[in-house]
Amino acid sequence: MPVIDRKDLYEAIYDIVRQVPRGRVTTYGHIAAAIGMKSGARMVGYAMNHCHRIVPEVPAHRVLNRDGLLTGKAHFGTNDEMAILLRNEGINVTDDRVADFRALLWDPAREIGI
DNA sequence: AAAATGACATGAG
DNA sequence: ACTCATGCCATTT
Repeated sequence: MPVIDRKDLYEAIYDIVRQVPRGRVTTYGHIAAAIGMKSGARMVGYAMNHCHRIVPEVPAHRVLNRDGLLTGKAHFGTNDEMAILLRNEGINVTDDRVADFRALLWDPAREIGI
């Protein structure tokens, strides 16, 4: 992975999230690691905050924190929107947490970064 | 221009 | 196992 500029950093993040397969999830830390951890996991989350303005739509509901917790659920339309989206993909969500999150985890560095 | 904020992660106590 | 403290850096007030 070459050096990433700020603008490309956002694009890289969105691109990675878009490549997350349906029914799988990833974490901020893994995405941050995939881009070289230049900005840190926080910037990944910050980029997600702006994901509403970009297109195509980014499946932000597939991005969780390291605990598999739906941290960004509050930023969706309704409080349970994120959980519903995940359930719609065959993921069991319980108490704002993804069941078998470890098994469903999709590591971008392993798929594209390597 | 400076300070505060944030969809996190990691390490130490 | 749980809580507190620190690093990270762009965006906003």
